[in-house]
Amino acid sequence: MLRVASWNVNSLNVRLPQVLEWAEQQCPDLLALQETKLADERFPSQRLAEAGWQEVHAGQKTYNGVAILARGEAHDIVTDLPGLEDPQRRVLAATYGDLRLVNLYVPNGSEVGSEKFDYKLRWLEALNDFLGEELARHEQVVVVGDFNIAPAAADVHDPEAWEGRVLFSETERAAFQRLLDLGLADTFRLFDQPEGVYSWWDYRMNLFRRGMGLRIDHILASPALAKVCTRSTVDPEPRGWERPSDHAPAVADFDLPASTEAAGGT
DNA sequence: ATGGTGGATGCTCCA
Repeated sequence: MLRVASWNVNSLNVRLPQVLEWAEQQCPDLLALQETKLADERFPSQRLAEAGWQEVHAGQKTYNGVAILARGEAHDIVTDLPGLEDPQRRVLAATYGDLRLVNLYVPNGSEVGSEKFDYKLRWLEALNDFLGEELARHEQVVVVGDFNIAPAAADVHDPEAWEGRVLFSETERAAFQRLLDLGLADTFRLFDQPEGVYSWWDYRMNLFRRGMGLRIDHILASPALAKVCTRSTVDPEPRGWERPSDHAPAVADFDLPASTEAAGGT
């Protein structure tokens, strides 16, 4: 079994103890992090190594930043979307054994119609092309991260209030659907799920306590992996911890052949 | 239309 997890930590500097605690509890084999908000040279490699983790990081001071923690070595690392000039560190793809992992921090988009929204759409276009190439090259592809898109009404606590707004606009949902059209499956929706499962709750107005969130963090899988996915959930627990990230981790399990497990699985 | 909160930075931006 191989467990893949994804967590927007909103500053790894602040959240490192929580990351170590949660990883010890849940034992992911691959843990993708977003919004590390750290330059590469400030990445806490030592403390992570003490806990048995190797990392790759596409770091940036103050904003963005994506990392992957693993037990084994990363190969063929990519940190940019081909064809998109972008200083923002939002992409990190790496290969572990036979498994290609793509870690994303999709732009938030600010407001529908804004300049940042246009950037989000252009970014998603470039992502679509990139993932098409990745899927052509690799059989086992997992695409994880903070997509900043709630795919469907079931992923939004109040879909009527959110309709047309950033994170849940028609345009963004269509862009998300185009990713699925490449052949990727939203692993969460491969299973019966309870209602009201979300991965992000605004810090303001006690929205977590009131159960008012959105499911915008996803684990997508190529056909070969979707076939062997045995579980996909969001763990809301760390969102209730003291001084939490505004996101909860998404987790998926895959029944994989031994060749991949040799690369760091359990 | 604004505010509510949190993180990093430094008298503000981003989410």
